[in-house]
Amino acid sequence: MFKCDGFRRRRKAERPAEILEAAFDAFAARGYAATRLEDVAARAGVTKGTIYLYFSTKEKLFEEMVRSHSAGLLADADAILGRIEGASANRLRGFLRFLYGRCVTDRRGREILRFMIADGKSFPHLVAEHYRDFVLPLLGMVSGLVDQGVAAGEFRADLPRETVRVVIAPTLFLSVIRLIFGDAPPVDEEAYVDAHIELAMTGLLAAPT
Amino acid sequence: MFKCDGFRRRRKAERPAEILEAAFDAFAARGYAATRLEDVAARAGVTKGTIYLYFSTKEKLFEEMVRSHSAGLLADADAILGRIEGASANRLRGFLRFLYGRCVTDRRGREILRFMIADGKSFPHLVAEHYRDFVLPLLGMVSGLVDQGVAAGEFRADLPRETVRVVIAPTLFLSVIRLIFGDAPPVDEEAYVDAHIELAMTGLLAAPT
DNA sequence: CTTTATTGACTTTCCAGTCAGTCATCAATA
DNA sequence: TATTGATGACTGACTGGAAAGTCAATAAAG
Repeated sequence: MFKCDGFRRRRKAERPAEILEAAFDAFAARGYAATRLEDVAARAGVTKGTIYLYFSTKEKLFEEMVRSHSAGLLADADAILGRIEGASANRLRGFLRFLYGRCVTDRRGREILRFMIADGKSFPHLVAEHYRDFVLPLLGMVSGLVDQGVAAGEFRADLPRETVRVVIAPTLFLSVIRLIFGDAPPVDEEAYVDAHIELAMTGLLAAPT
Repeated sequence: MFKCDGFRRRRKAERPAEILEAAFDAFAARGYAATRLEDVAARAGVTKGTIYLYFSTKEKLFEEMVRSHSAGLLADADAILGRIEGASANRLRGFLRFLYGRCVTDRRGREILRFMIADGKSFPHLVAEHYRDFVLPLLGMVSGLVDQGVAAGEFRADLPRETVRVVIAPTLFLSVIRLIFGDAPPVDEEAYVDAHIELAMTGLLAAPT
């Protein structure tokens, strides 16, 4: 009655994830339209037919791939946020560094952004999901931090609307730079991150009275 | 001996520009790989064969299109810069607003960015050109402004390296938002621009002594 | 022997690139 | 002014190859 794990049965359980991983690499390397399913298959160590056992079309494969790879980008952001101690300025600093590590430097986060920019028009539902599940929660977290700082009198009380987006914008800049120039971007990334945090803090902090 | 300008002769002179314009629209709408040359031809009001009278391959057409559309993005930036009067803070403000108008809000500038992100890997030479002819000069101009402000004692003297990139990063953010969400982005753009300039200035200005 | 995950040859569709032919224009001639 | 022939911009049917999607056959596990 109980099925023992044989080789093929085990593969069957692992195949979808293997294919999704291969699909990520392939689509990231050449873009949706230019990627052949045979490329994906070869990367996954199977043949094209196998892909169609698990995914009905190229489009569905792409959608599933984006979903599986964008899930978890913000997974433990809340936890991280809870773990950073101290004043609001310090917590915001820590969270920006988390963002750089998780969503900018990490290849996965960057390539998701490329998919949104390059192929979002063909997958509007994916864009809407990404906005709902990633962008909005992220904005919420940073807004919370900033509001907290304002309430504590630590940040300026007269911050203009949309300040939060301006604060995180430079993280996206670095993502884009890496997308365009690859892993040897014409930017000193460490200095850039420092400059960003420094400038954001100076702009946010209340003038000493 | 002298050839008079007939209808077809006049078209011949205008064809390349017409085709490049159609190519911009087509490639911007669907991306390089997914665009058919017949789409381009239809948009230009000709047939596919005509395109090959002026451009040898799809790749060459794409390259020429990007070149012709990125030229002029910074054309009169120097002039603008010279025309903005006043203190460094005011000049920088003005230049940032120029950037938003010319390179972010303007569809042409945005789509060039999309080409770089989506298809730059297939056209590395184009990326290098764009960096040399657009990014570097732009950085130079802003660096000049900031240095001037520092020299005048108007801006902080201890600005970290890479500050200039951080200062213009939010403009790129807005470009990307428009690329992903189209012409109805989930951002109050006016408020965003104001917040950007406000925050950048607060971060740059020397503390009143 | 049965079940089923996997294969790879096959079909179909699509598109970059070609080229022999068309037709508008012009210039020469009547 | 009308005719004719040369020029060359433009066309669209065609070719070859590539890639999405299918399915009967295979072979591994039980």
